[in-house]
Amino acid sequence: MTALQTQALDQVLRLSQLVAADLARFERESGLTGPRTHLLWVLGLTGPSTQQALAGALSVSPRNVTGLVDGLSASGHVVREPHPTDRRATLVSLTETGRRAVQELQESHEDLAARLFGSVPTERLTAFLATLEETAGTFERLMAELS
Amino acid sequence: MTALQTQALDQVLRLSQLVAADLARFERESGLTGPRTHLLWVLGLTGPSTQQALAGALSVSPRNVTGLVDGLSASGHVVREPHPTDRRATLVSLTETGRRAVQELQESHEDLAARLFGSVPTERLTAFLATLEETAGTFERLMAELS
DNA sequence: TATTGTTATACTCTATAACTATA
DNA sequence: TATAGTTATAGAGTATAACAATA
Repeated sequence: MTALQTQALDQVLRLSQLVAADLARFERESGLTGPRTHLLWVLGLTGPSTQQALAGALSVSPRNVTGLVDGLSASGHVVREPHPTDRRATLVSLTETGRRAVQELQESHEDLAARLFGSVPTERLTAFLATLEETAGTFERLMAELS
Repeated sequence: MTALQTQALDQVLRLSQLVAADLARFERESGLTGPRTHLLWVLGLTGPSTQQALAGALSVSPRNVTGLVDGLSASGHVVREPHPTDRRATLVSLTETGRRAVQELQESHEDLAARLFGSVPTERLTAFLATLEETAGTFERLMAELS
């Protein structure tokens, strides 16, 4: 007999697998890898960034970012540009191709959400969202504890 | 203005990050890697398996399983044994150490669920679960579509 | 002195293809 | 002939440490 709490978390994980599958489809179709897609996504959120900043945002070593940017640069998704004030640093920016990839991913994500929850009545969905938002405080505490 | 459906899916993803963080903590503390932990988990669910079966369950090449089992064997989490009827095959089983690792992971998962949803009233949680289970049909259809 | 990014080196995960032993 | 697992080879992601250029 599994506790209600565990059942709830398992259902949440089930949905996250769906998102992961959609992400895998995107990567397969675009020829991008997981880590490179992650970097593109972060770059879309933050705008042009130094490799140090990207290393921090991705929780990865600076050396690793060099490799990821090398690959994304070769595929035409990002460009390295000189930092305007610090000559040690480089700014990594999305190209038009990179921007399009991020936008496709965003649209695919929204499309998935619409199809998954589309048939759930608004009141039900609002209550669902409220329950999740109620856990926000606990969430923050647990995340800090796990770092 | 983001749609309610997208907000809901984003909240779900937020929780899955918590589970991922807990998994990362487990891996850090146990010295296991993600793919090796995944193999241990599957082995815990299915019992002793051939490497072919593991390759299928993990959606990974047979060659890859060879490497994962090599590592887990060296760390004492699994053992290779001769298959009782097919001399081409080997059966991979959990050792006592491996079993303990799987159990710790299971307990950590349940503990996380209890702490995350512990303060949510039962009626709220039941409604939450019902909403998620309502999407089961759509979930299956979408998963099939993405394969 | 400290920081940014790269070169050097090494390990894990991943794949395909060829090979061995067995079915 | 087909299947189970391994060896051979290759590429991506990851890390730490040493180094060059710049702050």
